[in-house]
Amino acid sequence: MKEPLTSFNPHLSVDCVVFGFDGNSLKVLLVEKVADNHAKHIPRKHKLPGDLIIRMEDLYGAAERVLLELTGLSNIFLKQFSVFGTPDRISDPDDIRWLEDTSGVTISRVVTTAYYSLIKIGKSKVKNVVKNNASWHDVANLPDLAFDHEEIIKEGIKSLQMAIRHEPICFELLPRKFTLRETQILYEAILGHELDNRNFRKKLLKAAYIEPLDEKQNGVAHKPARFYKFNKKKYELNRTDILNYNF
Amino acid sequence: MKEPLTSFNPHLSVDCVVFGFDGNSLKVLLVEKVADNHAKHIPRKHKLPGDLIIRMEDLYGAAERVLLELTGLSNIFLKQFSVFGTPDRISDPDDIRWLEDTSGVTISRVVTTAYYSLIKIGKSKVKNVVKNNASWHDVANLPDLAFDHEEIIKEGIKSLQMAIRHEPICFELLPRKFTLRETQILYEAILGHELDNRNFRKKLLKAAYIEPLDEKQNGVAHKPARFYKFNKKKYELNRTDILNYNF
DNA sequence: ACAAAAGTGTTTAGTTTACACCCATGA
DNA sequence: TCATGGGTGTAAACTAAACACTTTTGT
Repeated sequence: MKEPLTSFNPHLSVDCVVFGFDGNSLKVLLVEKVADNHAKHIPRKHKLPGDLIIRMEDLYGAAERVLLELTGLSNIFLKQFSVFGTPDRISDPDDIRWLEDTSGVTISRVVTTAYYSLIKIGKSKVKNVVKNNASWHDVANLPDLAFDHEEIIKEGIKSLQMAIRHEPICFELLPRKFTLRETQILYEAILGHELDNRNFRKKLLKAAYIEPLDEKQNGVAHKPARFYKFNKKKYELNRTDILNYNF
Repeated sequence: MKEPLTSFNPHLSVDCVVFGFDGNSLKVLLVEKVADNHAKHIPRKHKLPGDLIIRMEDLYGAAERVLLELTGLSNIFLKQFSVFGTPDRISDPDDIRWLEDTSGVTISRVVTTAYYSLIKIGKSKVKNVVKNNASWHDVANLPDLAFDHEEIIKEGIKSLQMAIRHEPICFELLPRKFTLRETQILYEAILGHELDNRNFRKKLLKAAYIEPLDEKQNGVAHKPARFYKFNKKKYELNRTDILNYNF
């Protein structure tokens, strides 16, 4: 146990919907809720990475802590998108028992602040992820989830869909060098529908902050695609107030 | 005091940014934080309507309760837009003392879920509003505010600005019968900039759910404006997925 | 008759959509 | 030489922006 028991606030938690992109589909990072001591027969459910708040800890700071412990990464994209606080959101007795066992505090009612996080899937240090029983799951095919975490993920996806229409945040999910095709597949994965290839490229390339590199794929059995990078400074200098990526 | 003291959760609250429109500018409803017993010299600050959560109360329900007590209205538009939870957001000793006096619980740290609410200003029953020391304030000219309530209002306005670009929620702020000019002034008040009259009207009238009535203003010293109403059913039936009110 | 706000149309520029073929590479 | 995905342009439809005068009423 990382902290003295009394330091957790039993009413407040954060949960993180950690999105990743493997080149094909949108993924979310889930941890396995390991079976507790009381019963051997509890089905192993998955849950979002999250934790109760430490006394006097900032909410954003708590989300950063959860992600650092899980992935070994700091300075990653994190955005608060909702609060979930219906009194019965933690009602399954197994879930309550598990929470009380792992936190050491008595649980009456927990209001959780939900963040979504965008990470470059290649960067998450595998050893930490494995150590924490965490694994990537396709958002289109989620396992059985504890608490109200399925609802939280669904809301997180909606927020992300909204956000990528207005802000160039998709680059947080792509490698530093990416191809336009990868970007398109990412948009399609997030929005859940196909896009016209030519029109998509035209629209992206209008933005000066998406810069072509002199580098191409190699080793691919087709015409190699050019790499691009996102110039964040350029974006922030000339940002137009509201960006229109309504595909 | 409305409830036994022990029934409040000292860590959780809701605050409501109640927007109204008087035909000219966007207003927000504030209550006066009356001076407590301890000192006569505390400057009278304003605050948002809000309250600690009653044990096992739903967050949304708590916001509804606050608004019912304040305005006498139920079934009004309410939308969660953010959570404010930095540990030092309630740090002014006067604010802490006031909170402890009025709630009867010891305050260590309060995470508040913020809602914005849209109300037809004519409807709020004046007697309740007055009874609660509440009054409307122009958002462009806010008084000194307790806690982090100024920041909450600013964020609420940003959320509202976003929302009116995508959803026809401005009608929640207008009387049931409204003129197009009133709608335009409302958009201008929320967005903070002027709009082209002809283009605005054209865009609004493309929507079939904004229906002209056979009724006009009267008693005005100029050409009387036609009234319109918002047909919510029609909107919900044919809603296009994402509406584009980017003025 | 005047003041005050309502209401109206057109032109131009820009954006979105739909659509099909050639190119570069590895096997 | 074939399979694979990368990369390109244009025309038509639509949307946005800019802009000024006439109408209706009360005083």
